[in-house]
Amino acid sequence: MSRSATAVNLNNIPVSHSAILSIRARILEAAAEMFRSQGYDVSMDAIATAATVSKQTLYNQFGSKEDLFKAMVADRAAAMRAPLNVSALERHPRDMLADVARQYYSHACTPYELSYTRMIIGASQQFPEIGEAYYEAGPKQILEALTQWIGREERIGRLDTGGDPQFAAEHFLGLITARIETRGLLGLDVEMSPTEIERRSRFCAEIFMRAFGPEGLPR
Amino acid sequence: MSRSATAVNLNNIPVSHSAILSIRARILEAAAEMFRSQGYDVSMDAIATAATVSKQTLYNQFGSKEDLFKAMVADRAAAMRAPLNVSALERHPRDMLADVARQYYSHACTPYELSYTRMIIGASQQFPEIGEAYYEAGPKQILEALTQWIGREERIGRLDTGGDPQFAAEHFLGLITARIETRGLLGLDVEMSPTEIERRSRFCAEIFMRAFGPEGLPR
DNA sequence: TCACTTTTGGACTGAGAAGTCCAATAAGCC
DNA sequence: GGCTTATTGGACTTCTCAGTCCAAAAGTGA
Repeated sequence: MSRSATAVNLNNIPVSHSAILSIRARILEAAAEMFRSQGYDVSMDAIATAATVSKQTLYNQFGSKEDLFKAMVADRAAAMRAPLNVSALERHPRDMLADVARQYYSHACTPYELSYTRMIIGASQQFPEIGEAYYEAGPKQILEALTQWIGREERIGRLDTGGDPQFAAEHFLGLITARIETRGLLGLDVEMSPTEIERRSRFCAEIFMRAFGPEGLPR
Repeated sequence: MSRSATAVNLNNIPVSHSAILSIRARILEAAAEMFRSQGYDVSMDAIATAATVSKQTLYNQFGSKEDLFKAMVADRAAAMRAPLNVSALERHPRDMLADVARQYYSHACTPYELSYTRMIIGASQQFPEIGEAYYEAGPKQILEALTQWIGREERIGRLDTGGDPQFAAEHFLGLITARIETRGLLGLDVEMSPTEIERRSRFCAEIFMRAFGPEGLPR
């Protein structure tokens, strides 16, 4: 909706934080930061100030606070892609899985990412469709990428999920989040040393192989 | 703080929903429901109405909205106990674990419980100590109860976590939540058929036994 | 019965915030 | 340059809501 012709941004020249961005982009960026750090309750004045833009421009471009919020979420959703390099078929499943875990621990599990998710969860009470949109753009993408990869490995005979690769993918993701997400969402510290990350990543991969390796569990 | 002498409630006679409860109890109950279903943004007027009490009484009893909210969380926290019957030592670990999973799926994973957690997560942005208090009273209790049980089983020789029962407990809990919590918190449907609950519970228990059974993984 | 405390309802204050209006200014385009 | 459209700032309206005030009514205890 309303992706107007204003958003040109022809300049792909590397540009220092918030310089010649189009007005819409600048607003969306500032809105993301303000909503993330202060929740849906930030005032439009605060967002306007953060975007170094007048309040009227906010309304010219997005119509209302709710619309701005949704546009911001949609914008960020478009930027999220499954950070899963599924092309590396030659790697052993165990290594691939450990890598997925490592990626989770060092990206999705970051205070910044967590505070964004926390904000979305809070807002999904008020705007249920936001929760759904976020799920589709984030967690679901990762789940599906992983599911596909597992499916492929199963066809090759290197994994055996009994024909339910998504079931396997869900449990692997559950295993790596292992309550860390819950704690992070509640604002508790979730820092992990590189050693700890390595230990957990390897462990999760090993567990998964035991459960879904070629001669895994009977199901 | 401020557990005043007003909260008597000598009547343990079974009483239909919201009858002769002490005023404080009635307010706390209504506040819990309103905060849960509408978030911290509910108006004090709405809470007063829901508690069939005048707004002034709210302020007489709790001083401010923030204090009422915190009192409500503390009240609910006191009511939460680890729903883990750890006394059943004679049962096989596999059965015990499956039962923990079943309990999770049929209690913690309920739309009602999830919406309360969702609200807490949202509020923890504004009041970080609330997130912590909730964690201590809820998830941490369960984690610790499970950790203790695992520790005991390890001493008996029926489990082997390599001396880190909490690590094992965390992963088991991660395994059973398996992304269901994430979806639920975002407001998506998480209904499961009894068959599905049974399948998942058994599966998680089996995985755990493979990982931490007497001749489990090398660590 | 009498004094004391609490509740009640309803009006009221003050602050903060969404959204609007408008005249002046700047930017983009032919 | 000149036309058009967008941005600016800042005042303004309207509304919601936390918290207060107060006089009347209801409990409560001895």
